[in-house]
Amino acid sequence: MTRPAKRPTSTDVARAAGVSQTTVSFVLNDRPGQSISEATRRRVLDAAQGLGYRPHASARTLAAGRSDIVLLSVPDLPVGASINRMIEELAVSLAEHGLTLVTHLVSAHGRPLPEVCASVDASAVLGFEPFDQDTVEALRRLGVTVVPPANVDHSLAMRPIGRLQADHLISRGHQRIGYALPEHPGFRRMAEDRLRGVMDACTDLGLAPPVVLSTSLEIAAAARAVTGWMSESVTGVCAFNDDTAMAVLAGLREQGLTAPADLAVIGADDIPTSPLTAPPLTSIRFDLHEVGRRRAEAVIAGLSGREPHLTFASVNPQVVQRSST
Amino acid sequence: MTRPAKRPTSTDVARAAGVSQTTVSFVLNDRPGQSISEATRRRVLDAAQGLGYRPHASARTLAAGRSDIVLLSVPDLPVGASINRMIEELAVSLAEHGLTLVTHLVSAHGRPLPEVCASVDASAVLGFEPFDQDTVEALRRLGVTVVPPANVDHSLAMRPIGRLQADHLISRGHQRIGYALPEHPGFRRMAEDRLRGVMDACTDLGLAPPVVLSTSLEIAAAARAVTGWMSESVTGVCAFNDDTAMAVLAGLREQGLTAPADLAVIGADDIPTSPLTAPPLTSIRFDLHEVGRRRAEAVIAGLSGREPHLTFASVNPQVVQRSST
DNA sequence: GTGAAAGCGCTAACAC
DNA sequence: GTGTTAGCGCTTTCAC
Repeated sequence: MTRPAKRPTSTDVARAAGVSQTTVSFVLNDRPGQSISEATRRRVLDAAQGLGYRPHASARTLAAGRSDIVLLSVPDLPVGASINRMIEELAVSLAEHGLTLVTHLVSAHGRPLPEVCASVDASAVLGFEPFDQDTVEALRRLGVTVVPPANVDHSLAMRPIGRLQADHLISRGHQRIGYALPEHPGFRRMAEDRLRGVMDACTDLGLAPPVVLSTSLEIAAAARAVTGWMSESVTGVCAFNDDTAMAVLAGLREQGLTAPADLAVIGADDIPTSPLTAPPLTSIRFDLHEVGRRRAEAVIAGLSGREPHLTFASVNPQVVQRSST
Repeated sequence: MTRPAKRPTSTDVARAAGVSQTTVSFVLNDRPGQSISEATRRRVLDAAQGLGYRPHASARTLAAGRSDIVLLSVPDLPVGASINRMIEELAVSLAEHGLTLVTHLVSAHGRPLPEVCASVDASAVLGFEPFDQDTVEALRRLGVTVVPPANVDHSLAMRPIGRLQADHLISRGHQRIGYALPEHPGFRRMAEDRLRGVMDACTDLGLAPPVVLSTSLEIAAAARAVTGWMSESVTGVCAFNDDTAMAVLAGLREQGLTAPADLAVIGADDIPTSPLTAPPLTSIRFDLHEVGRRRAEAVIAGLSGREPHLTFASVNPQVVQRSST
């Protein structure tokens, strides 16, 4: 346990540098349109450095009228490492604009989002899925900028993933495609976005729409789905993600069947354990870097009152071919 | 995009309720030792409600001298869902004390922790592993309470997991135990904690110490480790976690061997996909609820200047028997 | 029982 | 070029 210590204030710095506190503020914030002599500048910077001065965030926020905190509300889902890439990119991009990203895990017993925003004095919030209307309203009243989420760009970013899954299967000769939808309600929206991609592919290539079956991660459930696809003469299935694909693989095994001979299976996300399944799982790899960067831009735009450019962020999806297809 | 709106202040509430702003503060904070008539109380509460009033966090922090923000620094590791359980519990426990938990992902290009703490004006920080001395020092100067981390209770919580893995293998007749250490440096510390548990078991039961081999998630690396164990006549291996165990299973398969006949394998964490491997993976399930609660207590203690009670948090580990052992 | 007044540490007009 | 001054919205001591 380490104890609090007394913190130097901007006035302390001013005293140490022999200038007024205002000057300190100007120098430290690099305020444009001010003319501070290089000498003064240095003295202030040195004094600050020497005292180990850090501006007091709350005081600054109070005075300036806006904080530099951006809150990201993350769903309590077993989201993979790729999400972390996006968060990282988002944090870095925001930091370049002087903003600090913190995340908050939404949980069943947790406090409502507006309350959390108020507690941290966030000036902007974003999430992975759209917030409901009441929440948005409450946030607006708090003066928080709500950055439009998933449905605008994340969603669009998901679709090419499904598209690529289907294209891959079709290019390998499969004519009757299945889709494995996860049962977990939290994945609903994302899954539908990806599914749309495979539907598009089927339509464009003149195939019948995919046979959509939902499954949990229980072997029995997956085995049932497998039976369903077989009876519809499906020969290749796109799974929402690699976890779901693993369930399908297990379901096949349970029935004494095997991939890709009896049913080809392709996952998505390319999680670290995908190469370890039996047979190794073909998957889609992509990166959310750009999505993070775009969302950061949207935050900046929102904060300065502009409408963000809703350009489409590419996730550069690509097939990682292994032996399950 | 939603725009900021004007926020009601405590003075607005005072005006609406026809009392002084001081009274509003007293009522809203339920200040002990004050005698506010029930009537006034109600009027204030109603007015606040009616205006949709929310105290301004920064102003409160500035005036009170301490914020109610607790920052959790989380490592950029593919940590599983069980970590989320702990975070959730931590957040809820802290909320009961009026504290708000936010997390920050530490990334390679990210800002240093003290800077982030300063930006959010955290009054306490915690992490999963001990912070280095410089960081602690910087944090102290900021007046942030540093809650002692992992090494104190998380570490102790990890050990029984390894213990149970070994006990399980030994109880099933294995006399020569192996340990699969992950190569990822971020897991080092936790892995060593778990390993200690298996060493204890071997010592206590009069066996030779485990044959420790490290492996990545590459099949080739895992296959090499398998060869290593076989050559040392190891018959059962405890893997650091389920991911690592999956690699070992794949390594076995690669060599045309199988679990548990040639080598029994037990994982840890019981991730959702563990039942889906071939053969289904025996694992250790536990819950970090109590760890979260304990850490919350440590935060409260630290914030009030007391040394925390370093009681041992049980994670109730238990074996989930499947066919890999 | 309730209110007046003095800050908390900082920003930003506006003087000099 | 640099300093004076007035708050930002809240807590808290002390007087009524």
